[in-house]
Amino acid sequence: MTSDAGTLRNTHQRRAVSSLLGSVEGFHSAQELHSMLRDRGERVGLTTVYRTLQSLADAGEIDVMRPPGGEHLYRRCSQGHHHHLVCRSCGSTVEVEGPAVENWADRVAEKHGFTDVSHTLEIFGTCQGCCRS
Amino acid sequence: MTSDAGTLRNTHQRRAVSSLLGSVEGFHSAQELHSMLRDRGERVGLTTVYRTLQSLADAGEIDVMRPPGGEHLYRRCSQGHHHHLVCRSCGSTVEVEGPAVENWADRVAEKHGFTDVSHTLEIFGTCQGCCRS
DNA sequence: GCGTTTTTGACAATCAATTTCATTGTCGGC
DNA sequence: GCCGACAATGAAATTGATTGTCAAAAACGC
Repeated sequence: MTSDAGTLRNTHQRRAVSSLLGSVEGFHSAQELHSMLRDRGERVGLTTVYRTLQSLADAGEIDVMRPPGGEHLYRRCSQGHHHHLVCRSCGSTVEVEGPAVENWADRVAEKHGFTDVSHTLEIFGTCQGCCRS
Repeated sequence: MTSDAGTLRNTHQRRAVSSLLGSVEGFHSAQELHSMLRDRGERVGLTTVYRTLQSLADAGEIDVMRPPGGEHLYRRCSQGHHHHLVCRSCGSTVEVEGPAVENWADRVAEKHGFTDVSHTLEIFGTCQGCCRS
Protein backbone atom coordinates (compact mmCIF):
# COMPACT_ATOMS: atom_id res chain seq x y z
CA MET A 1 0.00 0.00 0.00
CA THR A 2 2.24 2.74 1.25
CA SER A 3 5.58 1.20 2.06
CA ASP A 4 7.32 -0.47 -0.83
CA ALA A 5 10.72 -1.90 -0.11
CA GLY A 6 11.16 -2.77 -3.76
CA THR A 7 11.33 -6.50 -3.35
CA LEU A 8 8.08 -6.88 -1.44
CA ARG A 9 5.36 -8.68 -3.30
CA ASN A 10 1.71 -8.02 -2.95
CA THR A 11 0.17 -11.24 -1.71
CA HIS A 12 -3.32 -11.86 -0.42
CA GLN A 13 -1.87 -13.02 2.91
CA ARG A 14 -0.06 -9.76 3.39
CA ARG A 15 -3.20 -7.86 2.53
CA ALA A 16 -5.28 -10.01 4.86
CA VAL A 17 -3.05 -9.33 7.84
CA SER A 18 -2.81 -5.66 7.09
CA SER A 19 -6.55 -5.38 6.60
CA LEU A 20 -7.28 -7.29 9.79
CA LEU A 21 -5.06 -4.98 11.77
CA GLY A 22 -7.02 -2.08 10.39
CA SER A 23 -10.32 -3.47 11.58
CA VAL A 24 -9.60 -4.58 15.13
CA GLU A 25 -9.27 -2.55 18.27
CA GLY A 26 -6.48 -2.83 20.75
CA PHE A 27 -3.44 -5.04 20.91
CA HIS A 28 -3.45 -8.65 19.84
CA SER A 29 -0.89 -11.41 19.81
CA ALA A 30 0.26 -13.06 16.62
CA GLN A 31 -1.64 -16.18 17.58
CA GLU A 32 -4.84 -14.26 18.21
CA LEU A 33 -4.55 -12.56 14.86
CA HIS A 34 -3.96 -15.92 13.26
CA SER A 35 -7.14 -17.30 14.79
CA MET A 36 -9.10 -14.24 13.68
CA LEU A 37 -7.90 -14.75 10.14
CA ARG A 38 -9.06 -18.34 10.25
CA ASP A 39 -12.45 -17.25 11.55
CA ARG A 40 -12.66 -14.88 8.64
CA GLY A 41 -12.07 -17.74 6.28
CA GLU A 42 -8.62 -16.59 5.22
CA ARG A 43 -6.06 -19.30 5.18
CA VAL A 44 -2.80 -17.80 6.30
CA GLY A 45 -0.12 -19.80 8.03
CA LEU A 46 1.01 -18.85 11.49
CA THR A 47 4.54 -18.51 10.19
CA THR A 48 3.41 -15.97 7.65
CA VAL A 49 1.52 -14.03 10.28
CA TYR A 50 4.70 -13.76 12.33
CA ARG A 51 6.73 -12.78 9.30
CA THR A 52 4.24 -10.23 8.12
CA LEU A 53 3.90 -8.67 11.54
CA GLN A 54 7.64 -8.43 11.77
CA SER A 55 8.01 -6.71 8.45
CA LEU A 56 5.16 -4.34 9.25
CA ALA A 57 6.83 -3.54 12.54
CA ASP A 58 10.15 -2.97 10.81
CA ALA A 59 8.41 -0.64 8.40
CA GLY A 60 6.97 1.25 11.35
CA GLU A 61 3.39 0.58 10.32
CA ILE A 62 2.48 -1.21 13.52
CA ASP A 63 3.50 -1.02 17.14
CA VAL A 64 4.85 -3.89 19.16
CA MET A 65 4.36 -4.11 22.89
CA ARG A 66 6.08 -6.61 25.15
CA PRO A 67 4.02 -6.88 28.32
CA PRO A 68 5.70 -8.45 31.34
CA GLY A 69 5.37 -12.19 31.18
CA GLY A 70 3.32 -12.32 28.02
CA GLU A 71 3.71 -12.70 24.33
CA HIS A 72 4.35 -9.89 21.89
CA LEU A 73 1.30 -7.80 21.09
CA TYR A 74 0.73 -5.94 17.87
CA ARG A 75 -1.49 -3.08 16.91
CA ARG A 76 -1.95 -0.64 14.10
CA CYS A 77 -1.48 2.71 15.72
CA SER A 78 -1.81 6.26 14.67
CA GLN A 79 1.29 7.37 12.90
CA GLY A 80 3.96 9.16 14.77
CA HIS A 81 5.78 8.38 17.94
CA HIS A 82 3.67 7.76 21.00
CA HIS A 83 3.35 5.51 24.00
CA HIS A 84 0.67 3.40 25.62
CA LEU A 85 -1.27 3.43 28.82
CA VAL A 86 -2.39 -0.15 29.34
CA CYS A 87 -4.90 -1.67 31.75
CA ARG A 88 -3.37 -4.62 33.54
CA SER A 89 -6.73 -6.26 33.93
CA CYS A 90 -8.65 -5.83 30.68
CA GLY A 91 -5.82 -4.87 28.39
CA SER A 92 -7.49 -1.75 27.05
CA THR A 93 -5.05 0.85 25.84
CA VAL A 94 -4.86 4.58 25.48
CA GLU A 95 -2.33 6.26 23.23
CA VAL A 96 -0.48 9.02 24.98
CA GLU A 97 2.08 11.52 23.84
CA GLY A 98 4.78 13.17 25.85
CA PRO A 99 6.99 15.47 23.87
CA ALA A 100 8.73 16.43 27.08
CA VAL A 101 9.63 12.82 27.70
CA GLU A 102 11.01 12.39 24.20
CA ASN A 103 13.21 15.41 24.63
CA TRP A 104 14.31 14.33 28.05
CA ALA A 105 15.32 10.88 26.80
CA ASP A 106 17.27 12.32 23.90
CA ARG A 107 18.99 14.87 26.10
CA VAL A 108 19.96 12.32 28.72
CA ALA A 109 21.36 9.97 26.09
CA GLU A 110 23.26 12.75 24.39
CA LYS A 111 24.71 13.92 27.66
CA HIS A 112 26.21 10.46 28.12
CA GLY A 113 27.61 10.40 24.60
CA PHE A 114 25.05 8.01 23.15
CA THR A 115 23.94 8.37 19.56
CA ASP A 116 21.20 6.84 17.43
CA VAL A 117 18.84 6.97 20.36
CA SER A 118 15.50 5.26 20.71
CA HIS A 119 13.42 4.30 23.70
CA THR A 120 10.51 2.23 24.92
CA LEU A 121 7.97 3.39 27.46
CA GLU A 122 4.78 1.77 28.65
CA ILE A 123 2.54 2.82 31.49
CA PHE A 124 0.58 0.13 33.30
CA GLY A 125 -2.37 0.64 35.60
CA THR A 126 -5.88 -0.43 36.41
CA CYS A 127 -8.59 1.36 34.46
CA GLN A 128 -11.75 2.76 35.99
CA GLY A 129 -13.97 -0.09 34.86
CA CYS A 130 -11.69 -2.78 36.20
CA CYS A 131 -11.01 -0.89 39.41
CA ARG A 132 -14.72 -0.98 40.32
CA SER A 133 -15.23 -4.67 39.86
CA MET B 1 -0.80 -10.50 49.85
CA THR B 2 2.82 -9.55 49.67
CA SER B 3 5.49 -12.16 49.98
CA ASP B 4 5.96 -13.41 53.48
CA ALA B 5 9.64 -12.81 54.04
CA GLY B 6 9.38 -14.43 57.44
CA THR B 7 9.47 -17.96 56.05
CA LEU B 8 12.53 -17.47 53.85
CA ARG B 9 15.36 -19.72 54.77
CA ASN B 10 18.99 -18.85 54.60
CA THR B 11 20.53 -21.33 52.19
CA HIS B 12 23.97 -21.29 50.68
CA GLN B 13 22.45 -21.21 47.19
CA ARG B 14 20.52 -18.06 47.98
CA ARG B 15 23.62 -16.49 49.43
CA ALA B 16 25.70 -17.52 46.43
CA VAL B 17 23.36 -15.88 43.93
CA SER B 18 23.02 -12.75 45.99
CA SER B 19 26.75 -12.51 46.52
CA LEU B 20 27.47 -13.07 42.85
CA LEU B 21 25.13 -10.27 41.87
CA GLY B 22 27.01 -8.00 44.21
CA SER B 23 30.34 -8.72 42.57
CA VAL B 24 29.57 -8.44 38.85
CA GLU B 25 29.10 -5.40 36.71
CA GLY B 26 26.25 -4.84 34.31
CA PHE B 27 23.29 -6.97 33.38
CA HIS B 28 23.47 -10.73 33.03
CA SER B 29 21.02 -13.42 32.08
CA ALA B 30 20.00 -16.18 34.43
CA GLN B 31 21.98 -18.65 32.38
CA GLU B 32 25.11 -16.50 32.49
CA LEU B 33 24.83 -16.18 36.23
CA HIS B 34 24.37 -19.92 36.47
CA SER B 35 27.58 -20.50 34.51
CA MET B 36 29.45 -18.01 36.66
CA LEU B 37 28.36 -19.85 39.76
CA ARG B 38 29.64 -23.10 38.30
CA ASP B 39 32.96 -21.45 37.48
CA ARG B 40 33.13 -20.33 41.07
CA GLY B 41 32.70 -23.89 42.17
CA GLU B 42 29.23 -23.36 43.63
CA ARG B 43 26.76 -26.00 42.71
CA VAL B 44 23.42 -24.33 42.25
CA GLY B 45 20.78 -25.67 39.91
CA LEU B 46 19.56 -23.54 37.05
CA THR B 47 16.02 -23.84 38.37
CA THR B 48 17.11 -22.42 41.67
CA VAL B 49 18.90 -19.54 39.98
CA TYR B 50 15.67 -18.63 38.22
CA ARG B 51 13.65 -18.92 41.39
CA THR B 52 16.11 -16.90 43.42
CA LEU B 53 16.32 -14.16 40.82
CA GLN B 54 12.56 -13.99 40.71
CA SER B 55 12.20 -13.64 44.42
CA LEU B 56 14.95 -11.03 44.54
CA ALA B 57 13.19 -9.12 41.79
CA ASP B 58 9.89 -9.37 43.65
CA ALA B 59 11.61 -8.02 46.71
CA GLY B 60 12.90 -5.11 44.67
CA GLU B 61 16.51 -5.98 45.35
CA ILE B 62 17.43 -6.41 41.71
CA ASP B 63 16.28 -4.95 38.43
CA VAL B 64 15.02 -6.91 35.48
CA MET B 65 15.45 -5.67 31.95
CA ARG B 66 13.79 -7.22 28.93
CA PRO B 67 15.75 -6.24 25.87
CA PRO B 68 14.00 -6.65 22.53
CA GLY B 69 14.42 -10.19 21.32
CA GLY B 70 16.58 -11.39 24.16
CA GLU B 71 16.34 -13.13 27.47
CA HIS B 72 15.68 -11.43 30.75
CA LEU B 73 18.67 -9.67 32.22
CA TYR B 74 19.24 -9.12 35.91
CA ARG B 75 21.35 -6.69 37.83
CA ARG B 76 21.80 -5.44 41.33
CA CYS B 77 21.04 -1.75 41.05
CA SER B 78 21.14 1.19 43.33
CA GLN B 79 18.01 1.40 45.39
CA GLY B 80 15.14 3.54 44.31
CA HIS B 81 13.28 3.92 41.08
CA HIS B 82 15.38 4.64 38.02
CA HIS B 83 15.77 3.73 34.39
CA HIS B 84 18.52 2.54 32.11
CA LEU B 85 20.40 3.90 29.17
CA VAL B 86 21.71 0.87 27.33
CA CYS B 87 24.24 0.53 24.54
CA ARG B 88 22.86 -1.59 21.73
CA SER B 89 26.28 -2.79 20.78
CA CYS B 90 28.22 -3.53 23.94
CA GLY B 91 25.39 -3.67 26.44
CA SER B 92 26.91 -1.23 28.88
CA THR B 93 24.35 0.57 30.96
CA VAL B 94 23.97 3.88 32.71
CA GLU B 95 21.41 4.45 35.42
CA VAL B 96 19.37 7.56 34.85
CA GLU B 97 16.70 9.29 36.84
CA GLY B 98 13.89 11.44 35.60
CA PRO B 99 11.58 12.71 38.28
CA ALA B 100 9.75 14.74 35.67
CA VAL B 101 9.02 11.61 33.70
CA GLU B 102 7.71 9.81 36.75
CA ASN B 103 5.35 12.64 37.50
CA TRP B 104 4.27 12.90 33.90
CA ALA B 105 3.45 9.19 33.73
CA ASP B 106 1.45 9.31 36.93
CA ARG B 107 -0.43 12.41 35.87
CA VAL B 108 -1.28 11.03 32.45
CA ALA B 109 -2.54 7.78 33.96
CA GLU B 110 -4.57 9.59 36.56
CA LYS B 111 -6.09 11.85 33.96
CA HIS B 112 -7.41 8.75 32.18
CA GLY B 113 -8.78 7.29 35.40
CA PHE B 114 -6.08 4.67 35.87
CA THR B 115 -4.97 3.68 39.35
CA ASP B 116 -2.15 1.59 40.76
CA VAL B 117 0.20 2.95 38.14
CA SER B 118 3.62 1.67 37.21
CA HIS B 119 5.73 2.03 34.11
CA THR B 120 8.73 0.74 32.22
CA LEU B 121 11.19 2.90 30.35
CA GLU B 122 14.44 2.03 28.66
CA ILE B 123 16.58 4.18 26.44
CA PHE B 124 18.68 2.49 23.76
CA GLY B 125 21.53 3.98 21.84
CA THR B 126 25.10 3.50 20.72
CA CYS B 127 27.72 4.56 23.22
CA GLN B 128 30.78 6.62 22.34
CA GLY B 129 33.17 3.69 22.34
CA CYS B 130 31.00 1.59 20.05
CA CYS B 131 30.20 4.52 17.80
CA ARG B 132 33.86 5.02 16.94
CA SER B 133 34.66 1.45 15.99
C1' DG C 1 18.63 -35.65 67.59
C1' DC C 2 13.67 -35.28 65.78
C1' DG C 3 9.92 -33.90 63.12
C1' DT C 4 8.09 -30.43 60.24
C1' DT C 5 8.35 -27.41 56.52
C1' DT C 6 10.83 -25.23 53.03
C1' DT C 7 14.10 -25.61 49.40
C1' DT C 8 16.54 -27.78 46.04
C1' DG C 9 17.55 -29.65 41.43
C1' DA C 10 17.51 -33.07 37.60
C1' DC C 11 14.40 -33.75 34.25
C1' DA C 12 10.24 -33.09 31.68
C1' DA C 13 7.04 -29.95 29.92
C1' DT C 14 5.57 -25.64 27.94
C1' DC C 15 5.09 -22.35 24.56
C1' DA C 16 6.11 -18.40 21.76
C1' DA C 17 8.92 -17.71 18.07
C1' DT C 18 12.05 -19.12 14.38
C1' DT C 19 14.06 -22.11 10.85
C1' DT C 20 13.68 -25.42 7.20
C1' DC C 21 12.62 -26.56 2.73
C1' DA C 22 9.62 -28.17 -0.82
C1' DT C 23 5.78 -26.01 -3.03
C1' DT C 24 3.16 -22.07 -4.64
C1' DG C 25 2.23 -17.46 -6.30
C1' DT C 26 3.95 -12.81 -8.18
C1' DC C 27 5.43 -9.98 -11.40
C1' DG C 28 8.36 -8.19 -15.02
C1' DG C 29 9.60 -9.26 -19.56
C1' DC C 30 8.48 -11.14 -23.84
C1' DG D 1 -1.18 -14.35 -22.55
C1' DC D 2 2.76 -17.15 -21.29
C1' DC D 3 7.24 -17.99 -19.04
C1' DG D 4 10.62 -18.20 -15.75
C1' DA D 5 13.21 -16.36 -11.98
C1' DC D 6 12.72 -15.71 -7.45
C1' DA D 7 10.21 -14.08 -3.46
C1' DA D 8 6.61 -15.88 -0.45
C1' DT D 9 4.19 -19.39 1.78
C1' DG D 10 3.23 -22.88 5.31
C1' DA D 11 3.38 -27.36 7.76
C1' DA D 12 6.34 -29.45 10.50
C1' DA D 13 10.40 -29.55 13.09
C1' DT D 14 13.40 -26.92 15.98
C1' DT D 15 14.94 -23.72 19.16
C1' DG D 16 15.58 -21.86 23.65
C1' DA D 17 14.23 -19.52 27.67
C1' DT D 18 11.39 -20.27 31.40
C1' DT D 19 8.30 -23.04 34.40
C1' DG D 20 6.34 -27.33 36.53
C1' DT D 21 7.06 -31.76 38.92
C1' DC D 22 8.25 -34.29 42.80
C1' DA D 23 11.37 -37.08 45.46
C1' DA D 24 15.31 -36.13 48.20
C1' DA D 25 17.93 -32.95 51.01
C1' DA D 26 18.59 -29.09 53.99
C1' DA D 27 17.21 -25.63 57.48
C1' DC D 28 14.90 -24.39 61.48
C1' DG D 29 12.51 -24.79 66.01
C1' DC D 30 12.33 -27.55 69.91
